[in-house]
Amino acid sequence: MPELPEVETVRRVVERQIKGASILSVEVINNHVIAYPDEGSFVSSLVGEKIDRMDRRGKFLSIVFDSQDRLFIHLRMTGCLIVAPPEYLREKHTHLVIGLSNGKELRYIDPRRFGRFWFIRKGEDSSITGVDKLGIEPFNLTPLFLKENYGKRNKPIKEMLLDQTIIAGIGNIYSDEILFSSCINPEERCKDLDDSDWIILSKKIPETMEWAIRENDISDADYLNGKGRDYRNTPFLSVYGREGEKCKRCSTILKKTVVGGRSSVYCPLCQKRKGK
DNA sequence: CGGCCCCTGACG
DNA sequence: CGTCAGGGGCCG
Repeated sequence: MPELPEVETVRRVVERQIKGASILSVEVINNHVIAYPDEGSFVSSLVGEKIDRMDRRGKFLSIVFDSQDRLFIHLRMTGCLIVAPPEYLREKHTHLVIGLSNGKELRYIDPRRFGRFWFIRKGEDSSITGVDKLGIEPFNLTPLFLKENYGKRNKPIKEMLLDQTIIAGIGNIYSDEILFSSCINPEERCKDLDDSDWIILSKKIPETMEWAIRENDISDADYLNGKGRDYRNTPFLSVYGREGEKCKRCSTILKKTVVGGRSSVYCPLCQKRKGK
């Protein structure tokens, strides 16, 4: 499901509804989603914890407790977190329900069950989650950083933008959107990009992320009504999911291709290939 | 590195 | 029925 802007939206919506509450109960409906530690320790560790705040790092979320213990969450493709009153209909694929002292429940819903939870004690090594391997956040980028980290690679720029160890948080949707607004072909090899490309990418990557976060802004009620899913901003996208439609800049028909195993939509005129 | 895996659901 | 889906990990 979600890339950085959606994960950030979840963080904002959920944080303001759970902040300051304590965990009264943890109901594990499907322990598949608990990556670490085992189910018993997971539940007993969480009960009694008081929530200080929620953080985001790349596409990871973490609930930070007063104790400085943390609950890391990765939603992967279809994971959803919602805050609901206990009487709110419990839908199919609800795997985890956390009862809070403010009378609400934090629920995890995930049809494909790819998402994972990790409970990490204060001071405990968090590397099991994968969060430590992440590159920098996609804000305040410099052209030099991009050139140094991508510039020598003989790989398509689209593929490199998805590498979470260099920049964290960009996924398949926003890599297409970033390349469209930068007028760069998704299959362009990094080594064929020049300084002007790195300059424009250093601007368009943060701009695209910030723009999408703003577009995703939603009230608690609307978020819950959409089951924590429907806010996602496909209506605002320029190219993703718009194969066969007209380019909004030049009206050329948008094309779809496969880059590094991922589908990619682009404008063949605005995003011409330069190198080969 | 490419290829396969994890899963369910939507769509052609 | 087959194919694809916004994620990432692991294997050889």
